Amino acid sequence: MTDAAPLTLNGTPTRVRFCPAPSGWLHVGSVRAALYNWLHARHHAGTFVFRIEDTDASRATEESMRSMLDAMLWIGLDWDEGPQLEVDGTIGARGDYGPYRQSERSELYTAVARRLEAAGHTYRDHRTAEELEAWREQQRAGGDGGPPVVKAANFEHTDDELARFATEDRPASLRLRTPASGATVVTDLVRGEIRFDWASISDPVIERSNGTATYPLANSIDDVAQGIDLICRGEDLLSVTPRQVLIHELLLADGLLDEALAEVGLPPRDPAWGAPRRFAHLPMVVGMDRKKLSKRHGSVSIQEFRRQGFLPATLRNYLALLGWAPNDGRERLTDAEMIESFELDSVGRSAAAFDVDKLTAFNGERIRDLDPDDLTDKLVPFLDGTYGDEALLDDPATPQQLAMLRGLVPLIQERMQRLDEVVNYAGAFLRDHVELDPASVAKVFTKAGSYESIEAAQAALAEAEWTVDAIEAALRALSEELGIGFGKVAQPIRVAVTGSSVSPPLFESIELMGRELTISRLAAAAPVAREARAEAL
RNA sequence: GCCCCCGUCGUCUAGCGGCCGAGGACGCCGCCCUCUCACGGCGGUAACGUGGGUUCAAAUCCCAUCGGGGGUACCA
Repeated sequence: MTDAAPLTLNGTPTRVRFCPAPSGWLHVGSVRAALYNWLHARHHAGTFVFRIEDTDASRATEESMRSMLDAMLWIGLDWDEGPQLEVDGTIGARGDYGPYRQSERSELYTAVARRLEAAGHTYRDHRTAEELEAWREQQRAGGDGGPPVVKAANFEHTDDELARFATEDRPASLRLRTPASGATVVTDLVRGEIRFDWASISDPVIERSNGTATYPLANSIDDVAQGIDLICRGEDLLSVTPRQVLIHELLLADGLLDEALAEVGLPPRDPAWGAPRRFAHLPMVVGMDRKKLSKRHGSVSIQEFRRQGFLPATLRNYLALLGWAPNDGRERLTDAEMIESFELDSVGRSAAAFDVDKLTAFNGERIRDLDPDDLTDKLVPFLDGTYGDEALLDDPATPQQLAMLRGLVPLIQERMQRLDEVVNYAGAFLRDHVELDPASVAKVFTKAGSYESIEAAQAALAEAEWTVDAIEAALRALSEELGIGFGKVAQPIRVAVTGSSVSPPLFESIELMGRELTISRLAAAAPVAREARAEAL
């Protein structure tokens, strides 16, 4: 820790949270927000809370919950409080201020809503969706030209209307009264002070007509109840901030939230906690076309990147750099280095484009840094059918297969950028037969000396000592013998043996494959080369 | 329409009044290495949106303008 203040102003360690809706997959933009929260918590020795915002219970299946947890575990952002995958496969929780799924806290939201209502901070809105839409249409187009701002002054029903709706048994949502005038200033760590005029902010619905809490209510309640002191989230939530700080204040006034907590039997707040006093709104993550990052741009969920063979450490490093840079300008950072130098107030303000090419380059570097045995282990799921469609390995892999893979890794490690590329190389080593790539055949076998090289190699390798050096010596001798450059003899042999004009280093590949396989492939390719050459003439 | 945010190479960024004839990284282009492809090494390409101020001095401060984005939901 450098100049990090380990404690917040009131003396308690910082508490931050990541609270996605459980759609099933994690968007890279969300992961970056999670990462920044995590880095902040770890840098300041605070607490990182993971909360699931499944207010809309219909979308929150057990399946999607599991997928979220799995993704968070994989990306490596460990949380101190939140849901937890138990050993028996069920979903439990850890932490003293749970539950950490909003679907399990609905009683609290109701208790708070009743208190806000009793205190006169709310009013009922009996309008139907159609009526609301019609009203907005009229406001937008309207002759009076006013913006569609919902305020108690122009929206609260008269007593007569209320009485009539009551007899009609018409459902109603609950709206929060926001100030009619004046302004509120939000202090944002990345943007500085931002001023909002209440006159242009609508009274939000905090409880739907079916009685469930909406995001502004549930999110605000949980942040205060769980002692979140810094709210770090996407810029898309910036405009919602004023009404949330208003709710925070209301919750703390007269112990309103504390009473509600006690009433429904949820854990009490730590008395030292206040309202979230700091905000950090992160710039959007966009595609290279500057539009909001979506499926049109390719992969957007962290799970997809996993299947494509990106390393979690690469994602953490790359995502950290999407909007932030350490003072010394380094880019390849370990977790410890990021935690050491990360500061939210040095996060940039403009939207960042997600550049897969750079991510891929970073990934290649990290793959090269891996211990070969470690890399071997990481490659297995890309070969046994776990991720890809075709399986080159049995599941589980045989010792012979693993030995072959282990031997292959040093040959391919420095030419991979993604783990899934292993399938491009491994086929020639793990399969009995190799398909000769037609393009390679057309390009290489048609050249002078191709079948001569292959046939000569067959003879030479039949007797060569089986070491890389001896194989190299035997093949280089062919070049002299045939009177052509070594490149001209190596390429046909490469195609014959690996099936492609692009492969790992030839001598090492041959050595790894073994004499039997090598000779049989040379034998099989020789007539193909003869034919290709004949046709070319 | 209204509210809010943003604006340095194609992209991520460094820069916080002179050290900037703007630095790094990815990409791209050359060259070297070389049995292919890579790795690696070396070199190059490329940016302060525009217009006004303030100042001896502006990428850095102010204003305007243009451009981009977010919000404007009984979604989160």
